[in-house]
Amino acid sequence: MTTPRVRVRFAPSPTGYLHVGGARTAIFNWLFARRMGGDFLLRVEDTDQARYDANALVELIADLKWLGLDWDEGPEKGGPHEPYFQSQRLPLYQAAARRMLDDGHAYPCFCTSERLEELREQQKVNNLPAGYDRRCRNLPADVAAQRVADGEKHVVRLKAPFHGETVFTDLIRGPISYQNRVLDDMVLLKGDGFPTYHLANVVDDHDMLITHVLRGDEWIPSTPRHILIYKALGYEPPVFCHLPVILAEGGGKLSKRKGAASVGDYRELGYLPEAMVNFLSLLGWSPGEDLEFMERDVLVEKFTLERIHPKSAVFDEKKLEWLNGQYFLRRDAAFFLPLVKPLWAKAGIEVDALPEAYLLHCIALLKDRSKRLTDFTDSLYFFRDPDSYEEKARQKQFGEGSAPLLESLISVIEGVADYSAASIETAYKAFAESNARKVGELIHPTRLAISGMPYGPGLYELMDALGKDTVLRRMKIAVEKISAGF
RNA sequence: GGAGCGUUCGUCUAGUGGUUAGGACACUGCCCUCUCACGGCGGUAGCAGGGGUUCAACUCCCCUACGCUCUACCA
Repeated sequence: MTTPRVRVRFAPSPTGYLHVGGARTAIFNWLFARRMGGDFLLRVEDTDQARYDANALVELIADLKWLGLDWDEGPEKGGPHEPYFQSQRLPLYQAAARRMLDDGHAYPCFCTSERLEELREQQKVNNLPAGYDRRCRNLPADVAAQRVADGEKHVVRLKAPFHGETVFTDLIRGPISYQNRVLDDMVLLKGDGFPTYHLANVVDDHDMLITHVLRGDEWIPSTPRHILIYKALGYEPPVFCHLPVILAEGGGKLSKRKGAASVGDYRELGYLPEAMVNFLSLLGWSPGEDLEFMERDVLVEKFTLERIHPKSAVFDEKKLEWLNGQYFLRRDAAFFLPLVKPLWAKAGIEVDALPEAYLLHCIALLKDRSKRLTDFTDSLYFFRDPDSYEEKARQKQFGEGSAPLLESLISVIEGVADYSAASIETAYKAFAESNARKVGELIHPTRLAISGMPYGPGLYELMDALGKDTVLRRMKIAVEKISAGF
């Protein structure tokens, strides 16, 4: 017997944005498929008519693409198991339900949602285990058949066994067993003819030859029910691997209210997709060596399901930020140009009117000291004169005697013949020496005058980048403002 | 209420009977330095608790506590 080709899927329900937990599930599936040389499929589980949101799918696909997760089969791509939208596969589920009905593994249930709700309430009040009481399971077959034939609205339920236990092996948790008596008769086909998640999932995973199911661990309690469906249909279940959840700082779910929760949120905060993938991979998985910065290809090479561990993890944005910064250090300016241009444009800079070489130069000076793309918009002094000076620095640098000092420095700069970072440095050092001052005493006021900020790129490089005219103009403006008391 | 899953520094993790319990982020001291960042060298800080098993438990078993999830004609 040969081992079948690995096939995994990410099967989101398009009911909202792609949150980081879902993204991590997608990443692990993708990583595993790529590592094993298998297939990664995208399947849309749109069986909930009430919660369907057409826009969610568009964004979901955009987010997956942004993360760099490509699928081998699925929406936009097609494949041998089309369609990849569950809403377009209804006949398949209905046929499966039909078969289970015919084989005596399922039965029609005519109980109304009102009755079920009441039942649940009763069970809750009396502290009884929840679950369907199986009233319709006892209906004589001919009676039930007649009611169905008469067109009475009904659902189809699975006949779960009363005794024994259902066991499955989770790849990262080992064997997990459930007493069958706690498994009630779940709904397979809803009143509107649509399948429930459980039925659709089993039918599709089987039809699409899925070998490994990697999904969130909230599905663990549903897994024995799925096993029951596999059995009823005579199918071989895939390998199950339940992924731990991702929590917010301080515990609890990640939410917009706590800052950010979706992939889109983090994109807007200025994180790179590669940093996001790297970071999320490290939540619940590690390569087993002291290695954290891993480019996509390294991740693929190192990834194994066996090294996923079951503990839920807290999303530490500080660490994401650090990792993002590591990518900033390693990418060149050209990489950032298309990413940063729109941000500068949004901040009101006419980027298209500026020479690309200048923009690249600015990026080169900034990227190593930035952690997020949004940091680039803190340094608009590259494009326009500062309209204010950072308050604390102003008090420190623009005090008594700073106006005359700046005026002297203006002369120094004017006297620099071959204007460049090196020649400015030489001139500044010479001035400092002949005036018995430390260069730092020159540098800090100059920096504040030309950038408005107390920190930034090396001063000489900054002066060089801005150009002599701009530097002199800004120095003069500073002198005026200091003299005028701001 | 029931069922299931989980528990190593604040956080992410390494660790599979014998380790000074290792790394990273964060915090912090020093160095580098024109600032900021980067980088280098240090520091603080952890096996949830209790029973076993064993010559020996972070590692194996049981119990408790705590956290999370499910308990829908939602996924």
